[in-house]
Amino acid sequence: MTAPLRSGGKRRRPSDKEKPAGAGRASIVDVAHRAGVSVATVSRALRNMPNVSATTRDRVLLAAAELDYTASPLASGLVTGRVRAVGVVMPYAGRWFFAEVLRGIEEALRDHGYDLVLHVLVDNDRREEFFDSLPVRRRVDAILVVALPLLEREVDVLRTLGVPLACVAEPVPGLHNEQIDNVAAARLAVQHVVNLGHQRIACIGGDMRGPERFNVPGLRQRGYYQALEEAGLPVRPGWERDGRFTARGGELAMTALLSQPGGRPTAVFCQSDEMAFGALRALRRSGLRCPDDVSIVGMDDHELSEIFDVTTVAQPILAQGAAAAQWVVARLEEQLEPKPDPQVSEHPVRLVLRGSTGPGPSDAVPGG
Amino acid sequence: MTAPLRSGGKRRRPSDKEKPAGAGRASIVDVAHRAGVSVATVSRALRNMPNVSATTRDRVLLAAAELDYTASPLASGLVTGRVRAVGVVMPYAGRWFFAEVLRGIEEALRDHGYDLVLHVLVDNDRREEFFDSLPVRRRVDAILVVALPLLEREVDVLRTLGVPLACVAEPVPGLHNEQIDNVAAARLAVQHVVNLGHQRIACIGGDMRGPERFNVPGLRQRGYYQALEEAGLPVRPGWERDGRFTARGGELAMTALLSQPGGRPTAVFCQSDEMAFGALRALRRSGLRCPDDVSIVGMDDHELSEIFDVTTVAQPILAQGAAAAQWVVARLEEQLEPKPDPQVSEHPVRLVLRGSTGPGPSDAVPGG
DNA sequence: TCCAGATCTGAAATCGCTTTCGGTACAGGT
DNA sequence: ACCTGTACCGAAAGCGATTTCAGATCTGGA
Repeated sequence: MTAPLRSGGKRRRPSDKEKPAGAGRASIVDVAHRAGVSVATVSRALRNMPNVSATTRDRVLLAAAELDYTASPLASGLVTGRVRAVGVVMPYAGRWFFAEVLRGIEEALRDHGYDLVLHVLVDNDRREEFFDSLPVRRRVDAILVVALPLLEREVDVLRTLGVPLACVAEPVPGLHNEQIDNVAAARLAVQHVVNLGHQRIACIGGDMRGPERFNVPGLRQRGYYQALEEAGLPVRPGWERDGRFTARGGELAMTALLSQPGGRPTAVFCQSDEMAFGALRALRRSGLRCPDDVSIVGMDDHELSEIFDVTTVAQPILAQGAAAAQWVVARLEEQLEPKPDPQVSEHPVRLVLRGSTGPGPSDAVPGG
Repeated sequence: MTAPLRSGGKRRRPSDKEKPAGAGRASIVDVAHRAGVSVATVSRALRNMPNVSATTRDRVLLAAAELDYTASPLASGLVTGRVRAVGVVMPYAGRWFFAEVLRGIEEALRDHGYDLVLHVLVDNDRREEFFDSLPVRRRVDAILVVALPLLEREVDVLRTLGVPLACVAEPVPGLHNEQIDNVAAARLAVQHVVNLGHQRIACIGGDMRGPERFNVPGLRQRGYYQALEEAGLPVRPGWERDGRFTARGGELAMTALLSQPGGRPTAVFCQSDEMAFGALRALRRSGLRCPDDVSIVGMDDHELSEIFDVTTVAQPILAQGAAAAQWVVARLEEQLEPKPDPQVSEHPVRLVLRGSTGPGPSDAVPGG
């Protein structure tokens, strides 16, 4: 019956006073001892608090440096209630977009001395587990929700933590939000091909029925509708396909689009560049050429979009992540908790013209 | 003179005993109180330690559940010296490969209840800062170094932390290592085009002079040499290009290769699929076709390689990350510190045949 | 019946820090 | 000379857990 006690055995200092053996082992009393002051003074001096004379401060700083001392974040966190870490919650981690947001967040947090602890809610099990057991409890000072549309119930759970919350790239009602205007961005993309003279414009989007219920696909779809309407073009059933926001899905969707009975579109708006890559491939497989036969416009400006020459609408991904991080940090540094800030801040997008879009069929331009 | 004291004002419980106001606010004494036992017993019961009667344990569990209690990781970390978190250090975060490794690590850690705190050492400044101030000190129980060849000096610094260390995808002498046999993998890729009858085989690799001094490019280059040598083929100067492991770099390298004076290669080994994508594009721009005019073989099996139909050598990226995580967790759960384990564990690779490679020029096969 | 041993349990020490509160020491004003 | 501030510093009380050590209770054997 091996009892599951993971004692580990405490290892106390062998002698009474010792030099910083393992480096990082020195505690505040060691520093106090060496500087000949009390621990209270050390604490004050090291944090640049007032009521410490310059000479004392210097002595403390010196002693701390000699001992290679750093305050244990656990100990100080225990008393202050702050841990200098923020949690990041996202549904995927391997995908380009998420990795990019993560990078923006990490840099911003690091700049302010905060740690980033990552939580990936890959599937529904993990998601439930996360909100049930709340592993972030007491481990982070704030939470950033990336591209994850939370249920009201889940938001409530997070709220009980009493820490600043912000979200990125997927609006969560009630939370501070860094995002783009997805409707306008999509409209911009579609308007572009409209302006090129296209009239038969399809759309490859994403799934909106899954348990995650992402909002972005719906928003971009709305932008697509708006652009068509503005141009007086019909929305043809069968010209909207689910590409699941993956390259493979885009390929399948495009293939389906091409073998459509009522004739194929001359332009396709893909709600993400990855899907545009797939679409491109489907085109090539069918012996069609881009943009001569079919134009393709994507969204997001994927790192490979330049290489594959796809016209797209770029959004500042790093900046959104960084902005969200900065927002929560600001909330933390000051003590304003909810503060009726602009709850949602929108970042600019821009059309990036590349080779995957070209003029529409000339016969379709009546008033040439 | 607004003093910089960020007091924050301690908020003590208004009444003496109260219900769990903010959820997660309950402490161990609250639970002890409710269960009518001592805190020591609560601690033991909650951690499934022996010497707690079944009835007592149940009472404690019930009380804890009612109070929605979770032990503060800070407090327990303070006394046990463990924080149930591991640090991950990597040079990039946005790139596919790194994101993928990260995902593998995150899942494995989460399975064992460990947090993952991310450190991205984007540039040399950050890198120095990291090793100088060691922000991971006392904040993690172990460290995973991903694709970052550490200097001996840096390894020494990490060693002072006294925590398990492991690395992934870039060998660091002395550390436990999860990786592939890069030489063999590269050789496999090159052998493939050799077997197809190619004799003029170029290589697009990576920079080995930068401050990072990655080993992987050198290893893959060696595999390239070995395969050529085996086949009795010459290594032609000018047929090795630096593609910086980016698509754009691959494109430039390929362009340079094509405008080579001594005639162009009939096959190109790209040390990463991203570079292969770039090479593909350069080919298309030059009006050449793949694989009819030039075959391209990549490495890593990028998520988009299937879409772009590039033949490649796949490596299990998630598995490497997960294995490294599991290794340190095992080290943590037992109390074996250094343990002369197999210091380096190699993961299998496999050739993935796709459309970017085809038979070499028939006139080059003498003994048809 | 009494005592050794096994089983539970609780009081208290401890981890490393922050923060309150009170106590010097020295300045300047009367 | 005395009093009042101000500036600085230290002792000690937490923060919320773990762990030791000793005490209490419950067995069963002599």
